[in-house]
Amino acid sequence: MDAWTEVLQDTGMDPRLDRDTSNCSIARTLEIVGEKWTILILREVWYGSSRFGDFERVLGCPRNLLATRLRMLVEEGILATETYKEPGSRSRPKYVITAKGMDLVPAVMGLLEWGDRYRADPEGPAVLARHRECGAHVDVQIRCERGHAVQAEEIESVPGPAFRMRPAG
Amino acid sequence: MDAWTEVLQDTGMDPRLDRDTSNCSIARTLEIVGEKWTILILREVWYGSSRFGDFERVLGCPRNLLATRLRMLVEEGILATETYKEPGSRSRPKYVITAKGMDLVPAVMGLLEWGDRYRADPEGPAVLARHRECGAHVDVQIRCERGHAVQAEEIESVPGPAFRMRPAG
DNA sequence: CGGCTGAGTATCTATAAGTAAACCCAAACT
DNA sequence: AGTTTGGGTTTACTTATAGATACTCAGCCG
Repeated sequence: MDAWTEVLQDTGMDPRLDRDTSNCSIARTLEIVGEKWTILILREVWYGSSRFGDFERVLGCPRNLLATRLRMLVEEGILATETYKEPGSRSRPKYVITAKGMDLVPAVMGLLEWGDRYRADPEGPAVLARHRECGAHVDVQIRCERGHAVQAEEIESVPGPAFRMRPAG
Repeated sequence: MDAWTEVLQDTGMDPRLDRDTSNCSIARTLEIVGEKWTILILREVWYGSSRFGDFERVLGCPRNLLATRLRMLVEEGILATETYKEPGSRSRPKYVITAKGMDLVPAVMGLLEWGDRYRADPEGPAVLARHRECGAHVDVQIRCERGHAVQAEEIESVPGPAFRMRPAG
């Protein structure tokens, strides 16, 4: 019997199917970054864009959606606004990434690597990620606390402290 | 001068803003897993669900969307269909994950960890991931080829073999 | 034969996104 | 004073996606 099944073996419910999924961290992250354009905006921030016009030009995304997404990312603390001033122009806002935004890098690198592996052009990827200090290629890996590299098949998901069942009915 | 800038220093174009983003691996991955419900379906497959009714019950997602998503995931080779047979019932299809699907685990674990850090309930996460063999907690890390752990700030993105500029106009 | 079940389809409505264009604002420049 | 510029907002219209509900279909069972 696995860790899910032993949670509720006496009720008629199935913890896999009747658990409450509303506090799932994957779903909650997707509520923020799961809308169209959001991750692509962050990609451009990582690649060096910071201004409204930069995003519009490189993404080709509608201005109203871009404004909505940028406002949301700032409200969520993933981006922050600063000002910049070109000589001869007034101060204007720009968008910079926060530590909270940088913490999304592993997730997005996971998407990047999957696309590199399964959907790249014949020549290879359009962009390569490397370690600035040593120039070596970087990738995402799953590791356990003891430092072992872990294959996805070796991962076991178990109920955590906030695990709960769906209200019956 | 960085690797982006030296790509096209003589033209009037800016490689950051005028590059062709249509072969971006992040965007291409999102074309497949970026629609609502897709990643949540995969989550349930990892947690042990395999049948149409399982997904519907635990996700509460509309049946027509579920059917569309499952068909697409099978077409893309992320899931595969097998059959199961309950005693006294006819054979019915079930959905199992492929190696290509397992390769999405690092990306989704990245989303999970971000949600655990920034959007979890006060008690903690609803689900914990651990190494089946040793029971230790697992997480995603970025590493370079030489085995160094790499912080997101230490990553440099440079043009790859399929880098190209947008057709002018 | 008629009802039950799991796995879908079909249809309709509601919401979100895409497209295009006009408009606003403040500072700097002419 | 009038124009230009970057960074938006607003409006109007079209299309795509999401959601809710009803219906179908194939086999098993009595």
